[in-house]
Amino acid sequence: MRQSRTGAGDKPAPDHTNLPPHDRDNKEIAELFDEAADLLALHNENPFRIRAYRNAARSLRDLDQPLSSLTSDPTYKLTDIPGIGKDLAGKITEILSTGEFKLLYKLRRQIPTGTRDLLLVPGIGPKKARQLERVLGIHSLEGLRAATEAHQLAGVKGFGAKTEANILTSLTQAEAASGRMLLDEASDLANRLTSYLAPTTGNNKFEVAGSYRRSRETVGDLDLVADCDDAAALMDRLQNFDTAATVLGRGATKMSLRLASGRQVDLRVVPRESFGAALLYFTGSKSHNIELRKMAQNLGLKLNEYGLFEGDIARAGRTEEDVYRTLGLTWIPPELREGHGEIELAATGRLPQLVETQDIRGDLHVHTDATDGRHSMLEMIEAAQRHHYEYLAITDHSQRVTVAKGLDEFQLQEQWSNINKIQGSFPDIRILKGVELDILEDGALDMPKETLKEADWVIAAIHYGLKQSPQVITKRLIKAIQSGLVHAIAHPTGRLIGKRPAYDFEWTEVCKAAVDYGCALEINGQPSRLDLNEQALSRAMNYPVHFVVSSDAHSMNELNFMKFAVYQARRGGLAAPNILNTRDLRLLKSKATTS
DNA sequence: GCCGTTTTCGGCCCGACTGTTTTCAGTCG
Repeated sequence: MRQSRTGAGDKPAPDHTNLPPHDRDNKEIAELFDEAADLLALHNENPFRIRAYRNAARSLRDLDQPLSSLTSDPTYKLTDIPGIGKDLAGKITEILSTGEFKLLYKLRRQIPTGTRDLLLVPGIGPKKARQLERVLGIHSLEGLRAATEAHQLAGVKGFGAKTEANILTSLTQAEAASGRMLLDEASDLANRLTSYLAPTTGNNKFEVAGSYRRSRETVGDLDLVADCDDAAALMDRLQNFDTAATVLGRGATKMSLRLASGRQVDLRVVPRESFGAALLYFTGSKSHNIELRKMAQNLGLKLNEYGLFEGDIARAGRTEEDVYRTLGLTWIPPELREGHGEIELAATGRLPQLVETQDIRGDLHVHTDATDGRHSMLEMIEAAQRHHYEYLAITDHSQRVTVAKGLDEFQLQEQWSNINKIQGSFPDIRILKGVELDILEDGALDMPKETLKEADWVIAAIHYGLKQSPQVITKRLIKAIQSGLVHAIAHPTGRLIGKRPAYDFEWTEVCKAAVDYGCALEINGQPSRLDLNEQALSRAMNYPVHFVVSSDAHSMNELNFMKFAVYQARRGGLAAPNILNTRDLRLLKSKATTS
């Protein structure tokens, strides 16, 4: 279970927080719109009005520029944002200029604080939440648990014994799953499920769809799509994947399972001629699907998970390619299916040729047991060879990062001299003498310049002073870049997904400096980092800046994290030429190619 | 509340499954 939104139990929340004008960022305003949508739903409002607020919230989250900066431009119209009309534009202006949102405050006064939290429980929607609030006075998750355990729910109109039991299960099991999965966990689970089900799926088509297939940064649950002659047999087998799993639902073609870990798995079985349409549908995203369906409508067709239909006649459905082609589109890679303009690009043949994992020729950010890695340099090199890399940069931490046993200049030089000695034993892979160099709080480098000049590859990063102002961080990054000794900036925003927010800086200035000095920006494949994210990539792509994709491996197995960095690059629309380590070693350093 | 080559009204994506009810509303994806 996610944490209660109020975190205050039954205590009434203040009407509003008095933030000064302009202090609300896009995400906060989007959250206010989502809250308004939830409260309107609890009021049983017009569903299309509710949807308008949700669409607007999504649009605002997708914007890559702060609303406050857009509104300061007199030529900019808020109504140019998709899903924002005259009314919602007025509400955004109200929030930005006065810090208030009168409609929302009115709604908050009408519905007890905490009732909205009930919507977090699977199986409880706006109708049931309102019913519980009105009849039993429940307006918090704690209250819901107490009433459920006291069997007060069964008997309320619309609730029975089963619903009550299901709610109790949801409350308990959802608490076990702490939020969404990071990509490595999702990937492991997807692989285990795929091989476990293989004997039953056999030669039939089977795919893990959903946000996992779109390589989102985090995955909520796994959506499986199968074409199978014997759906019941497949469901039986899935049910036995985890003996402690709970079946949340099972019909003729659809089954939902909650594993003991709290993770949910949904299976959908469709006829072979529908597999492509079903895969498309269950891959999403929701907004991508909605756009496709509207497109189908405009062509006098209907798109659902069984196919693309003209009346009762199926025009496509066996493969995704068929469906897209019949709609007049080229096939769109799942990573781009977010409703961010990819359909228009596909319609006009302008989709980027996305980078592939096999384009990557080397890893430029790995650690060894000399600092905080788990395996020796030799083991890491041998593992990199199994990835058929042409080059590998050993980039252990510099001294400032004491928790990771960072190396001083003498230790680093000793490591490099070792590399010189062993290079002869590895004729197929070039070992680059590298370092992950700390950028100190004042922008100075954590290693003498003379030492750095001997390095083949320097990747610099901020590890301390993450809470400095954007202006100070900007200066630090630019100072490091202008040293001319840094080849790339590692995990450029410092975020840890779900744990630590990104620090902000002046993108324009940093990107310009990066271009001028031939310094690349890293896309880090650690599942908790995936830094840069989609918005950051979209910003950086406005400049002819180069990127590197890295695993930041701290063990042999983590070299596999490279694929997550590639997926992230794909989500940002990057092609191989945007990425330095798709190149031959001689062309690696962007300094050499841009100057 | 948004939107428009069907443009200022009348649409708005579509279907499976559950539980409670007695033919379907609510929820979910």
